[in-house]
Amino acid sequence: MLKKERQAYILHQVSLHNSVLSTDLSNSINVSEDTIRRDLNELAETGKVIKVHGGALSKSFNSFYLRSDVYNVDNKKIVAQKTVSLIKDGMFILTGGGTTIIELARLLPETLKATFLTGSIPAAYEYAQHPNIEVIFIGDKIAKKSQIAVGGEAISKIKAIKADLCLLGVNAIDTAYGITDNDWDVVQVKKAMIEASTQTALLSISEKLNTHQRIKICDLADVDILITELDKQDTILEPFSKAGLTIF
Amino acid sequence: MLKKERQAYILHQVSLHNSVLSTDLSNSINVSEDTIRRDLNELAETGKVIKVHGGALSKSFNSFYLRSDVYNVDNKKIVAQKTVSLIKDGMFILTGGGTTIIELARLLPETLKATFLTGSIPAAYEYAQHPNIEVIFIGDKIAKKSQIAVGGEAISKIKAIKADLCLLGVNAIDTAYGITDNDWDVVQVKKAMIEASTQTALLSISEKLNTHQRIKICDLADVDILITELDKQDTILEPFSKAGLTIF
DNA sequence: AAATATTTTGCATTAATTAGCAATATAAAC
DNA sequence: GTTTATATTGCTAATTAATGCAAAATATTT
Repeated sequence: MLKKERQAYILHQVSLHNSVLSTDLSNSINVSEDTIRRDLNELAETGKVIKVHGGALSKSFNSFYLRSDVYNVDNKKIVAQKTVSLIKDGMFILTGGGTTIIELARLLPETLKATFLTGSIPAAYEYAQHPNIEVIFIGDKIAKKSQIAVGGEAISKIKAIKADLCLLGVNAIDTAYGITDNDWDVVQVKKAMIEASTQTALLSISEKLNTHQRIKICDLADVDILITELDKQDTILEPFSKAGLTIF
Repeated sequence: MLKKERQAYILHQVSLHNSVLSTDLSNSINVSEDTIRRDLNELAETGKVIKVHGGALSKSFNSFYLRSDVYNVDNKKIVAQKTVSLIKDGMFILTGGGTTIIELARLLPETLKATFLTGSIPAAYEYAQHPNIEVIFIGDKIAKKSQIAVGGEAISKIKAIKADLCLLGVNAIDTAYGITDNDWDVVQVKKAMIEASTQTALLSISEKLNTHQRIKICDLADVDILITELDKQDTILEPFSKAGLTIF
């Protein structure tokens, strides 16, 4: 096998699998690892692959490795924009925290007159920027990680509310596992919020679909609406639709 | 799995869920926690995530507030710095909002272990940045102007507290008029805070001395400590000292 | 203050890289 | 078609990187 052939093969493998191991290549084309390494170095020098310890990575790998501040902002903005249409004047809306909710808060129209109830510091801050929105903060001990109020006080306060709509950014949602999260205190609060609202809408970028975490918030049946950046018809959403969720 | 791939995966997870636990990552990709920790450290070094005990947080999540231009910051910082010395480990401290309080929050030592109770969104946010400080948010309707919770709920919550120290940024203080402010709702909250604390310290840049506004919070006799950027001996402070205030 | 959990540190093990050298193959020159 | 120069490949040994383990030190929780 000629050197060029070999390198072409390597390149092909890289683009196919996004990453290759020197040992694997060495085995599959019966040349020493040294040779592979030399090839990979050459390909790296001419910018065709990214050489790493043990093998190489596809160049396109880089684009998702080096990434800007808020992950997937664009998709989150789409989700937020869709959500805006659910909100009507005069509504009482319970919301969580999370980056998608923050995006939503920023997208709310100036003219909207509604009451937002939240235990999230960043969310409350954003809501408070709007001239016609009334903000009620549900206080208690602040959980550092998530910057939201957690604890019995917050929960009993939430239970005393009857909101028209609950908006929650989800961490993980799955048809089998339901809606899950990874912080016990936060889960308690989210549970209470869902119960305290006549309707609950989940805001989630599609990547979080079909993933799960350790602590369960509720079943899919306990919520009403799922908002993702995907088209309503997307096949990924089918199982959720079948589970009874209204898709936006 | 190559090291970079793994780190990319970690980054992905962090972005997706805002936080990750070392144990979870270790399980899901079958490497030792040591390795995960080393990865997280590397990612933290290059500023991609924030490393915390037990895992890591998304970098984007926390940065909502931009430091804007604050009037007379330097003097406010002096006031804040003086105030820090009043705060001891284990204290329960009720605080208001205001730019001086924010400066104080930023100057608090990392090692301080205390509980801060506040109804101010920006103050709560700052307190929450400190690893050893417990933050209790006193929730209610958020007053837009001042970003603090006001209303009956907040006040009755405050009344249920007995704090060691109340820290208030003052708007106007005068030997004749006492302590005054210009927002009725905020005044109610401040009143309640003073009553709920065994000691009250006022934080004020000297410009605000000998000025008054329309709504009275309390008399000088009802508070204990006055902290300004001036020297303790300054003649401007004499009347306040005579009125029974301890000067810092 | 005791009990747990997490992090740090130093060390051992394995895998991967480098560098120099010899063997072989390829290309160019005669 | 030889011969000479150049490139390529594989091998060895020395070096460096990555990972896991265990004990000690810190944090965190109860």
